[in-house]
Amino acid sequence: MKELLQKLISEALKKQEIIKDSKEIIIEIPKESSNGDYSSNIAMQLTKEYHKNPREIAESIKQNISSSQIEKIEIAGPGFLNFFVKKDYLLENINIILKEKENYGRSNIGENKKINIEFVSANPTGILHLGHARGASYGDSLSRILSFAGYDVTREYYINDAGNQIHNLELSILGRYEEVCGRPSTLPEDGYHGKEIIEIAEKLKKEYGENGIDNEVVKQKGLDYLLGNIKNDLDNFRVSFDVWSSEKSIYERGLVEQVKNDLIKNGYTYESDGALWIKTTLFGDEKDRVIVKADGTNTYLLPDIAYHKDKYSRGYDKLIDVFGADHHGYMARLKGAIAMFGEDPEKLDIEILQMVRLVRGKEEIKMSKRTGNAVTINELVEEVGLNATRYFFAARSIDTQMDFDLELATKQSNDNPVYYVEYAHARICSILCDYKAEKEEIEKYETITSSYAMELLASMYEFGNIVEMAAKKRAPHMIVNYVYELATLFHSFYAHEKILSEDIQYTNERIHMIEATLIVIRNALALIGVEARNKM
RNA sequence: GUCCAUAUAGCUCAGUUGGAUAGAGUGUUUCCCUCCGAAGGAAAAGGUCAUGAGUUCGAAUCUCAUUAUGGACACCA
Repeated sequence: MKELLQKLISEALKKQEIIKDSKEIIIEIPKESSNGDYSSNIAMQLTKEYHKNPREIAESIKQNISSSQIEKIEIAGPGFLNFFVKKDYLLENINIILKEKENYGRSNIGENKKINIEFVSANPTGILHLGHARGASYGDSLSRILSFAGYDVTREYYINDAGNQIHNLELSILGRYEEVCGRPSTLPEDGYHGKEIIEIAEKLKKEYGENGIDNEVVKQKGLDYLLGNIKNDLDNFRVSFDVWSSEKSIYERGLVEQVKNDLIKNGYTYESDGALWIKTTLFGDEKDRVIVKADGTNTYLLPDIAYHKDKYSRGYDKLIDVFGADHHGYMARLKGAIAMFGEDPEKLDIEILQMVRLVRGKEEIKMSKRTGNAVTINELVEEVGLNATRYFFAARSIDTQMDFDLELATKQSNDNPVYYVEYAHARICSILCDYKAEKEEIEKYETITSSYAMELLASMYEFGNIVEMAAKKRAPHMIVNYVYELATLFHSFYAHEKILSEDIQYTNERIHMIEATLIVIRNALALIGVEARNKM
């Protein structure tokens, strides 16, 4: 419908020798229904260029538009063109939804472009906690949305299984192992103190006895155990990955050495104080960075550059990294390094997630892995419920820092918005269960006319646009807002209009309509990893 | 000090290519179960869109300054 109006306006303008690409004409849906079904501010925008009164321009556009689908056009306010359109297309859309089912709302704005999205990528040195849950939720929802919008999405997890922190993990496990075996602990001060480390130590004791274990074995067993945990937790959170990239394998394939040599060869490095530095200031970073420390070991940055070079070489049209807010300073140096190996840093988008604070009532719970008291993703789901947790994270724009109050989320679970949406879903399921008669095909809907029904149908019609917008803006919370509003419109419709009645045609049409509503609710919720219940 | 993000109703938040009277939920105050699930519906009240200037037909939205909050500024990751 929007496209049609754009075309009509564009043609009307052409008659006045104003050439405007129809895509540039903004058509929006007014908040007030008295302002029409669609409106355009094109006349006001043209005043700048053509120095005419906007109402005059609007009037001449109006005179030059005629279409069987348009009931009337009004000129309002400073020069808005308000279109009142025939509602048939909304009713026809019911059958389209019923036909397309779980594909309703799909779009091809992605044009099958290859897009890689890397998220979570938590170090395998502990258990996934709250902050990871937000990242997992965002990355997964975004992947689903982009995929639904027609992109060819690859979900990737980068495992930091080499370097300093893994050495630290090894020492931590050994420290706990000594404890478990009844000897004095050698757990380092800055080691990992989570209780999962003790579990690993106990497993090792069972498997290898008390007389010491080879360090390499300790490291590998620890990694396997922790990574297994992470995969399992993500799986339970309805989050999956296509590619698991390993830092260790980046080393093993020689990519790190290669990148280092290339950087040196191309003059992007220098030595100072015994360390090797990279000139990221050339590309706008605030200072140069160390890539090889004075003790000869690499910083995290070097293998990460190699990893990103590898990702670039795999031929994606777009790369997305999802970072926590605490990593934002990392952007400039990473992008600088990408420019150094001759790739376009603009191809990489970095989405920054603001922090989540966990509180229980008034007491803040620190999320540090080292204290061992972090609330894990599992505990969160156990307390709040999977659907509510996913919904809660997806509901908030990633730009806002949130307090996740466990007390509130659990105690007031009845007031949680996810229940409101699920309730709409369950109501429809319940009616469809009660409806015993055969469903008859409908060619033309005749009994559905109320404004409650029309508003609901208009919202259902909008779904595809919402998906496109959410994909473009990388904003899953737009889906949440949408589905909530859809639920509101359904509840309102439900309260005002009986669905099951003696009148066969009347009932049949409404059964089709609510079944279509059910599909849209499900499709929207699927995009944020929520599966609505059929019964409350 | 520098960089990033945020500041909207008592509280939690939407408001996304600048548009018409700034919206939900929650809380407060009222109605509505003879009826497909009241975990619902209808309504009232609640606003200096942090502050100040600028840009223009028009600003919560864009620009600049100021203030406040969170985060980052390692030869950690």
